[in-house]
Amino acid sequence: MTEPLAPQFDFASVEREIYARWMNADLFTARAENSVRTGGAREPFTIVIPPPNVTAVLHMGHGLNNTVQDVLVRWRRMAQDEALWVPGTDHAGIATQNVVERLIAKEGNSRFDLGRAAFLERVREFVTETGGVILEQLRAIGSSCDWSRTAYTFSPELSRAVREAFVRLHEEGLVYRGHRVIHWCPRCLTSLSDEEAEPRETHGRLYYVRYDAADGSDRSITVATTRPETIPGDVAVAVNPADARYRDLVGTMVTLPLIGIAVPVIADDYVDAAFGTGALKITPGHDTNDFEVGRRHSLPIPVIIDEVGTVREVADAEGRVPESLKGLDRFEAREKIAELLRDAGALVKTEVHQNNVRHCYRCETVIEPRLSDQWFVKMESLAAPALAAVRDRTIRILPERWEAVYINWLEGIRDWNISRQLWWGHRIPVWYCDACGGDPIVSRSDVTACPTCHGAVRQDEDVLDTWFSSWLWPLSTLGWPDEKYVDFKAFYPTDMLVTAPEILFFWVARMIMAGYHFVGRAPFTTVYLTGTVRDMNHVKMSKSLGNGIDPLDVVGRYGADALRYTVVAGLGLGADVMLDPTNLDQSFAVGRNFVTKLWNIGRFLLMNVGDGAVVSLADIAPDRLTRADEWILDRLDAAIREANASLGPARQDASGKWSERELTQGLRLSEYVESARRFVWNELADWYVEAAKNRVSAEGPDRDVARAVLVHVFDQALRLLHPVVPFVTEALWQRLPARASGEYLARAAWPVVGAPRARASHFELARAAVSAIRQIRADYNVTPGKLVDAILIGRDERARTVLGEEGAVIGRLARATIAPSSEAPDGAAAHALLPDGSEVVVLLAGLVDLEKECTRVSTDLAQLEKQLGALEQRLANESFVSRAKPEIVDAERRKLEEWTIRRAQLASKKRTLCGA
RNA sequence: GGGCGAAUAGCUCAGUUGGUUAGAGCGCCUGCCUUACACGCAGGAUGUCGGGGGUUCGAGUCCCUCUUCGCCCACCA
Repeated sequence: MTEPLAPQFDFASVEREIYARWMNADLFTARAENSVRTGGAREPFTIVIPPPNVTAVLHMGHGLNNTVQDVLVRWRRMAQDEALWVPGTDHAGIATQNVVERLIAKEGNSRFDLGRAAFLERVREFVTETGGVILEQLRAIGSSCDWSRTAYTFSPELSRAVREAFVRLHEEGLVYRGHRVIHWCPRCLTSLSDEEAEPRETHGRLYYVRYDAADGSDRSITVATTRPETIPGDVAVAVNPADARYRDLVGTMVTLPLIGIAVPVIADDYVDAAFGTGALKITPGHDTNDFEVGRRHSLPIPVIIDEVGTVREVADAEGRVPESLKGLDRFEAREKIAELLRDAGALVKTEVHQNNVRHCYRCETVIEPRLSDQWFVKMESLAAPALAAVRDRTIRILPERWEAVYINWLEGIRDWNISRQLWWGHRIPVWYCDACGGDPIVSRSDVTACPTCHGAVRQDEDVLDTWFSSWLWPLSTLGWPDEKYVDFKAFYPTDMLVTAPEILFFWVARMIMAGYHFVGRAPFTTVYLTGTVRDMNHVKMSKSLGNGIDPLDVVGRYGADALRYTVVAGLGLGADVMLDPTNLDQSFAVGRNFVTKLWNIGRFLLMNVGDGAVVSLADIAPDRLTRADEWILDRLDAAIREANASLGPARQDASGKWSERELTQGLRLSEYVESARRFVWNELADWYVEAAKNRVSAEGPDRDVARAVLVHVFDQALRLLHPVVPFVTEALWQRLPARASGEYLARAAWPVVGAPRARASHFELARAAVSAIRQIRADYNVTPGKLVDAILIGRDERARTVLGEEGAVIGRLARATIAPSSEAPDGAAAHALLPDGSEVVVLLAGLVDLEKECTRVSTDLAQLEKQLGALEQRLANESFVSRAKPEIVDAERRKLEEWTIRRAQLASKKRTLCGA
């Protein structure tokens, strides 16, 4: 019946087969009707996946992030929650469009060559062909998503949610059209939000340029600028009103060098007198701040750089741009104008300058501030409940330190530019009637004719920021705007959101705002921000840097379980995971070794337990359990407790708030894994299995007890480990005796702590005795396999504990006998004290080095005396005894007693060994 | 410039409200292919807890300060 297992886990074939069996058994589909929120009996536990870009391929960051989510959702599924993990992808407007634009560029075309409709068709084709690969890859790492609920931000259902959100915000006056300077990418040809325009430290030059007075006098003012090419767009020079140097110039006119146009010198608080010369040129068309200054002073807004970054007279700029600059790229123009200024004697000096320049987050092109009409969302009122939710602990952010970052950002929030001049995305649901020129029509459904004049209408050309669909993800994937939809009722709000800190503002904060604004409730109760995967030099892994690791390569070499175990075990809360892309063997040895060890424990167990029926532990009379049995059952309970403490709690109590303590605890996946690892490896395999070997091989009633305990403990251990290593644990669990077909570990119950075991601590003494004998054997280089004679000296009952039922462990090392305390043997032996004060003496005829033993004892005694002295001093201290907690004082007293006895023993032994 | 965080073994990190002789994994050294596992077993070494000062009977833990790193935000052109 039980076929022998291979010495190593054959992950390559087994993982695939097991995933298929899980799918066939439909284990990952959540039932809305089971949720207590819809009258069912189970607590819902929901995670929505951070939707990867539809064209993405799996990288290590995904591997880490999705492993974490899978651990959590498998844990809650086993804990009998109605667990739902919603998978899906993001259409990723700008990213996907860029990819397809690069493709057609190879054919010599731009999107404008194809036209909007054909281009979109092309993108759709591309997405159909290549999209969703990443979801397949997620299965390879074991992700237990509910694939029946796979979502896509650009699907008809989710697009409906997008329109609803836009129209509703517009009705509420929170969406508006703004005419201002925004971040513009001259390569992508679209506006970007503040978050999408990422500051990068840049080395440039600061140009000092002299503007002469317009009245012909010899007065002048020198400005410092990093962008001299925008001088043709200058409309003023601004100084700080408190700046005495320039006070008499304010109100006068100066001439733009090379251009000859006179502009006023104005005073504005915005100017920092300490920077440069304290005089700032004002270019409202090409700088967001200058735009604000210009608005305050009602200045004109000439535009001298076009949408692709070429210098020319675009608007309100007639006669401003010198012929020699026209048609130049903005950076060429910078060089050119510097030359012209130098020739004209207007360039006072230049100096090296380091500053932050914004770049497009998708193509790294330097942002060009651009005056244009865009749609904005007013954020202030949306931010208020999102701030409150974190402050009042309705939502917790782990690790806690990100909470301050979140609050800081929300407090200074600015309006969100949501329109993009792209084609791939949700078209803005606004229509214009050119015939009657009435108000724009904002509509949930497509508009084909003007409601006023019945004339033709045209839809706004722009699409929405891709994050405008992402911020609705927890709502839209569960059926919103249909709040009566059963999934929405059963699973909203969701529970945990697991993502990278980089998108805290892009996505997480906005989802919280959307949740409160549209349905009045938080979208989730925990935000868990994972660390970053880095190489050994702490550099973030990325494909472009070539320091990446392909998770599927790792799966192919060592299996998904090894990958998962490695990243989770190496993951402190929110800490970065360091892996070496040049040495995969070493990087993933942790996981690979553990999986093999677990497999071999199972292999031993199945071989030795055999095919016969195994009695359930519940049917074993308690008095038949040995001390070793009680000990391992006790250790199991400890492991369960530790795992629960590390992972939990899964949700808030009835108050709907996290407690102060819960803000910093829980979700410590590496600690959970370490507890489980220590149990199966250091306790179950290293000690219990060794102690049980003789029992299971000898016939007799005790054999059944040992088998029952072994099977029970291993079953529970597999449950405990299943969330992190689902494949190998399922493979082993399926082979355990008496397993009914159709049962899956993936749905088995999470372990529960049992009753305390009174004699569990007895086995600790046996462990100490064995360790002592091993140490002596190692010290004296006793050949492995050679038995030595040992005497256990101490109170008989304790010594019997050691030698009693658990003697098998010692039996492999020594022939042990018991002697009463009075019968101390002479010095021709190696001694070791046990924690309870009894002693192990190993007789090593002709081997014992008296001098060595004397030194050892002397060192031990000196050490002990030193510590004992400190302890006595502490206990003699009035302040300590009266102020310290009673249990601490008690513990110290007990220790004093123990150590005093041990000192006497050591002293006597020293006399024997060292002579007088 | 504003805000936040970190510094503990060679590396990556635990160390919960101050209280046993500061721990784990990896790495390192020694010996073992002991019939589940050499992807293993047994044994071992390694810390002035970044420097200085303070509070306390007692400080890795609390306070101040210095040094060094890191992160987030920001309109010094």
